[in-house]
This record gives sequence, C-alpha cells and structure tokens, in this order.
Amino acid sequence: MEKKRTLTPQKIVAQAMSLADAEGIAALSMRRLATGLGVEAASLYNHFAGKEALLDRMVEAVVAEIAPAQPGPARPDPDWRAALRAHFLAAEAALTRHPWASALLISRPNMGPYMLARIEALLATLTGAGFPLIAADHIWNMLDSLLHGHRMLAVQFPLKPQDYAEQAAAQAHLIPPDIFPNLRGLADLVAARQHDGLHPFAPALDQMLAGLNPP
Amino acid sequence: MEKKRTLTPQKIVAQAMSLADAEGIAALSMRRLATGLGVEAASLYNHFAGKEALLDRMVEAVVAEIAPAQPGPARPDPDWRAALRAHFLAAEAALTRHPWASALLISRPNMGPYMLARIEALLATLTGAGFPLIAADHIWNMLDSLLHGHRMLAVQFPLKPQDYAEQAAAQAHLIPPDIFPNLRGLADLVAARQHDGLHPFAPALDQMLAGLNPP
DNA sequence: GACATAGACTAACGCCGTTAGTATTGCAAG
DNA sequence: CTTGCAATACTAACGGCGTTAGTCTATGTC
Repeated sequence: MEKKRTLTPQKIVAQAMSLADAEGIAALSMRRLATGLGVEAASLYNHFAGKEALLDRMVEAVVAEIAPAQPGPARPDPDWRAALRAHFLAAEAALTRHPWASALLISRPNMGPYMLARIEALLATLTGAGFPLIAADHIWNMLDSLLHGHRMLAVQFPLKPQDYAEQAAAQAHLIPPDIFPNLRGLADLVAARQHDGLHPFAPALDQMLAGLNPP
Repeated sequence: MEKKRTLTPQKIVAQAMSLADAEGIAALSMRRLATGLGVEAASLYNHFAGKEALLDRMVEAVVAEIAPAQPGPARPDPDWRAALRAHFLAAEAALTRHPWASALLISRPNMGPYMLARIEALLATLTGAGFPLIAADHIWNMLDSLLHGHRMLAVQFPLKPQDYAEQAAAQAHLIPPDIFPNLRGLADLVAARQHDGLHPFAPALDQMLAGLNPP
C-alpha cells in the first residue's frame, strides 16, 4: 500500500469544493473530506494547518473564479459602469455555482492575493471614474453588501420555484386577507404562476449603479 | 435541591441572547447555555425541540425588536420613503445590538409571526406608494439584502477602528504602491486618520431609496 | 395524605476538529 | 546499490458538540 504522493493541497481544495457544492457546507467535515480522498482525517493536517486554513483556500479559489487576472497599474475605464456591472454579474454567477461561498466570504476576513487584486481593481475603476478614494471604498463595500446579501437570501429560500408555486396554491388560503392582504396577494400570484418568487440580481445591481455619479 | 420551576422558554431565550451578544454565536452551545442557567444541557430539551428551534426563537426576538407592532390593515403612508428609512435604520440598530443575528436571519428561513408582520408592513408601505405588488416584493428583498450584507461585512471586519489606524500605520509601507496604488492610498489615509475605515449604513440606504420611484 | 406528572437528572451515543506518536515510503547522498 | 532522511499517511485518543433514553424527585391536584 502506497503511503505517499496521494494528496496535494490542490486536490484537497478541489474535493472540498465538490463536496460543499454537492451536499452543502455543513456536510464538509474533515473526516468526510478525507474519506472522499481515500485517506484518514489526520492526514489532511500535513497539508493544512486546520480547517480554517482550508476554508480560506476554498474562498480564495472562488474569488479567483470571479476575477482571475492579476492587476497591473490601472487604466481608467471610460465605461466604468459597464465594467462594474460585468464584474458583479460575474461574481454573482460564481457565487451561484458555489452556494456556500457567500456565507464564508462574508463571515470571515479574507486578504488573499486574489481578493486584494479584486478590490484594487474595483477601486481603480471607481477612482478612474472620478470618485474620491474614500467614496470608492464606500461604494465597493455597498456593492459587495448587496451582492452577498442577495445571494444569501436566495440560497436560504427553502423551496424550488416549482414547489413554491405548488405550496402557494395549497396554502395561500390559510393567509387571512384582512390581516395580511399583501402577503396573501403575493401568494395568490405565485400560485397562479404570475410570479415565480425569485429575485433577479441584475435589476437590483443596475438600480444601485444608476445612482452612482462621480462629483 | 429544587428540581422544578426554574426554567421557562423566555428565560432560556434571554440567556441565549445574552451569551451570544457577549461571547459570539460560536460560544452558544447547549451545555454552556445550560450551565449559565444552573441546569444540565438535557433539561433544555424539555422546553425546545432542539437547538434549531431555540435559534428560531432568538431570531424572532430580534425581529420583534425591529418592528414590535402587529399590523392592522394598512393605510398608505404619504411619506413612504421616510417610513422605509426609519424601518431600516431601526433594523440596523437592532442588528448592531445583536451582531450574531444577521447571519442567523439570512441563513435560515424565518416565517415567525413578527417576521410575517414586518414583511406585510413593508409591502403595504410600498404598494401604498404605488408600486405593483411584485415590484414591492423585489424591493424589500433588495433592501434586506443590503441591510444584512452590510451588517455582516461590518461584523466580519477583524479590527476595532483604533487598532485599524495603528495597524495601517504600521503596515501600509508593505503595500507596493505600483501594484496596489489604491489600496496603498487607502491604508495611508487610514494611518493618517483621515478615514476610519467604517462604512455607515445610512448613506447606502439613502442611495438605494433615492432610486426608487413608483410608476 | 396519595398520587400523577412535569421537569431536571445521569449516562451514553455518534460525530466533530485536533494532536501525539508511530510506521512506512520514496528520494538523495555516499 | 546501500544508507539515511524527510515526507506523509497511519492509529489512537482527547475534549466538546447535539441529542436521546431512562430515572428520579418535587410539586400541584384530588
């Protein structure tokens, strides 16, 4: 039985991401991860200082999917709004591929190289557009808040759209229209399939971007 | 030694919230909570089905702090923007008092009575302002995304403002200005105490509200 | 005063992250 | 080719977690 050469940090991170994608972040234990790699849990500690370090690497891998390029010195982008829009839509797509990522990103500090590069690029776009540096700092924070808040609310929703319509049809009548007229109206719309209950990110992002105007 | 009459669900929830406020949600284990109540962990299961049920009650208690009133039938508010602003600033204050609450609220479905009342009130304000029901649904989701995203980013930040200035002063020179000119500029501003690094919620909220215009 | 029951107790299960110490393997130096 | 070393996977265990089963006791009711 071979004892060496089976594990690498890259393989571990890839397997951890697959497991979290498939079964949720709660299913990612060191023991389960190791089993999936054909190894015992303690062996993982030869490659990562602990679970926290592994999670950091997973998060950084997701950030790399969002903005893979390393930044050179910035050049002002004439269509800065379109650049921001493209970035945050790409971010939303990556965070949708990895539904566990927003909760991790937003609940732990992340200062990995890709994250630093990403923030530098956002600041460069905003200062290039004419925003003062401090205003740019506030703006990227605001856009990230919207992004992660939106993703987490979407992930948290317990029903699939199809089930949502069925549930609404079955239970809308339980909502008293005199006390909750709007909730009842919404449930009726969902039941009648005039509303899927989903909240697309792009319009929210566009609204936020439309309100940004450099001095 | 008395065996009865010591615990109630209210006391348990209050103690759980105190513990989470003081030492973070990670410190809230059934055993520690029970110890703080002078009781064994298993006794808690006479009052709550499990930890999840307890967390649900904690979350609902926070929502009650945001919007304590039960809704009657809605009356259109002429100053709907001010009403929304007041609601979300109150929400931010409550979530700041209980830093663990956003992560819980946003990562688990919550359909408790206070949450239902709150959403109904928001929808009533928005439809009263002239927004179609589906648009109103999207808008409250967007505002909640911003609220919780903003809170979680703020809580996640690892340094106190005072320490932040010191850290920046000590380490800004490590950021190469040719690769990260904007990050370096920001660090210098923080070190010079021209920027505290905090991101107030009100301006972000106001910007979002300013962009809302009923058809 | 007897008794039924609510509620706290003890004990244990399986899972978790993590550590110490051991053994085996492949590579590099002689 | 042999020897030695470093890398790395292993076994075993610790303390902590949520949770359950079963026991016992104190209290409110008849």
